[in-house]
Amino acid sequence: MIAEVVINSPASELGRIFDYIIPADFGTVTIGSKVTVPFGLGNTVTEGFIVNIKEESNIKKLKEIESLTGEVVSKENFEVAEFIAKKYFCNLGVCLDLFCMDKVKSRKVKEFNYELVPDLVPNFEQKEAIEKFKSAADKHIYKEFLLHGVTGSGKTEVYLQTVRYLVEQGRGAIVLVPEISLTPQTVKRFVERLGDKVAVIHSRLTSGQKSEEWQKIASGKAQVVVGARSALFAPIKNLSMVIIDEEHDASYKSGQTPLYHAREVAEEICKKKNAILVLGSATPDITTYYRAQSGEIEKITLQNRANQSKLPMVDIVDMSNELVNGNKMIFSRKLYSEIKSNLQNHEQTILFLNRRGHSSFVSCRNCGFVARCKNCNVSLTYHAENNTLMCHYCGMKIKNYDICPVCKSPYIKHFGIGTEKVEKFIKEIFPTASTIRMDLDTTTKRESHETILKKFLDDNIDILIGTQMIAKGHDFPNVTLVGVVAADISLNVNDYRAAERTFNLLTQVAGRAGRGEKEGRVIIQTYESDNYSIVLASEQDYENFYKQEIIVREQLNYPPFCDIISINVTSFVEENVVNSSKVIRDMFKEAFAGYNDVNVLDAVPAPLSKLNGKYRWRVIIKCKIDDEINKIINNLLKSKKFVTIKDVDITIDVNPVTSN
DNA sequence: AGCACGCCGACT
DNA sequence: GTCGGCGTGCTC
Repeated sequence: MIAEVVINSPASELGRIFDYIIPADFGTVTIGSKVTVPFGLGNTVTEGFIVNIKEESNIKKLKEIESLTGEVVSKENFEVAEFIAKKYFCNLGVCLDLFCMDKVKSRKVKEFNYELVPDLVPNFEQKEAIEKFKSAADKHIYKEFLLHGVTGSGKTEVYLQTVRYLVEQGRGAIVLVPEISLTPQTVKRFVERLGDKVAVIHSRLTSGQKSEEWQKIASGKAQVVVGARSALFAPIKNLSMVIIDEEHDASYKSGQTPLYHAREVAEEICKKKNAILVLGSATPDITTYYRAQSGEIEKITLQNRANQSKLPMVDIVDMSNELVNGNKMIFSRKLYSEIKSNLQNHEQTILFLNRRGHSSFVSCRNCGFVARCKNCNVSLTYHAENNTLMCHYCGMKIKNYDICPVCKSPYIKHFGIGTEKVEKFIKEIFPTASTIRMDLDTTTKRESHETILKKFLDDNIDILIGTQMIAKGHDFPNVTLVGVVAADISLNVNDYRAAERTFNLLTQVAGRAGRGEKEGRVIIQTYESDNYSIVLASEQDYENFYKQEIIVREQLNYPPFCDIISINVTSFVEENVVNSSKVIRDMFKEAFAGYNDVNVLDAVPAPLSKLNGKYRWRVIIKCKIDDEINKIINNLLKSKKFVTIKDVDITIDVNPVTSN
């Protein structure tokens, strides 16, 4: 017998089908089986999947399948893989592989051992939400919900009680949380309530641990999986519900081929398996909310904080007024005095600044020289800790300049603030205050997120200084003050989602204050004190933010009113990227001639025009993608005429989440 | 993405 | 003469 095999490779040239002989001693072999095959002139052992079985082949020289790996993608999952391959313009092999155990090599992680604990009593709103989910799941049909709940409204409790109900009936659930909030604390809440019915999948598991969890799920012993994006593909039996917590989070978009979005794939999976999909967020994705408004998704709102604690008081401070009044500090007089009173009252403070390092750029006051990365088109960030200038994109480090490398002037100035500088300032102004910093530098070098957060909590550290990784989900009852040092950073980015991101981030950070008995205060420092995303975040007013933002999106024709297809072209040779992206642009333009609603934009350099030594250009197509448009693109990509200039890499990203 | 084949320069 | 640079083209 002959098997049609797709190779597990993202290379578009290998997206074809290859015929192989099924050795007679393999017995019955099913479609969806993962195999290894000898491939290419060197007979490299390569992974692939059987996609069809037939009697004969017109290929003369056939090789034999080397082995069956034992993994088989079910028919339903096979169809989901086909959906992903089609939607995100990538090879079927890599999509099928999503449903298989990957071989992760990572450091060890400690086991979780928790005592089981008796459900909390839900409040009225929570109870209503739980009942709605239960009755929808009982109907065994696909339905999608948006659980829109303010920070601290107890969404997790709603998930837990619904999942528990399903588990008691022998049904299964998948719970996705953002990469960053997959901490032992999050896991603990699920394990405490559901015991060994829960499997946990995250990136720090060793391959052995991961296969153990996978086995627990496949055998039906674990009925629930909690994990990041990839847990969506776990072999949960009797799947009744998928929960995507913090559904607006960017980590739900995969960073490698296939560039899928977990929300969109979850929809397909739930449709196939007649399961319900629950999207939870305090600050839903604009597109999700739009769909809820149109009635496509049922919206359930939690307006109150679960433990009765009040939402914090938020003040916006315009920093240009501070300057006018002679205050050159990075802290406004208001924030300064609030930090001071918090220190006196032994209450904790969080200072948020979404930029790590000390100074974001370094230049010579004499000749104007700016320190730039030689591999990437960005300026270097000064890190005082090790006296280096560092590229935040490729990681390149050089020693800090004492004198200007061009004109030898000693007047080198460091501009812009990062978390390192904030910590240094605090130590100068409040020498007795204890501080701890949490950003990429401190979490990769010294300690994990958990260690830092635990220290902050247990040792009652006065001030936590951090980047966006402090914004999510953590519960610190003694934090009564949150200071946003510079709210404009995420606003001044050339991206149509800048306002949405700023609103989300500020709302989430503000939500860290006043979760305990004492009331919380938030101070937002900005130079754009009347910007709607800042003002409305300070009022925790999602509804009105959405109303404003949706108008802008419609006027400028951005999602949800259209999709964005980004064709990214990179090469070490600048000329090749420029020429190739122009050729590609013309090919798409031709393919869509006569389609007035499809807008193929001119080839342009990417905002980050050089990264790791590679030049980056792109072609953006704006249109509402339907089956016909999808087919045209897929056909063009597969056709012989889709030729590009040598030495260029091309990737296609449907609705990218990063604008770089 | 690999890997081998093949056609030119540099070296023993 | 032949070793090896990488440009080109194929993978059942």
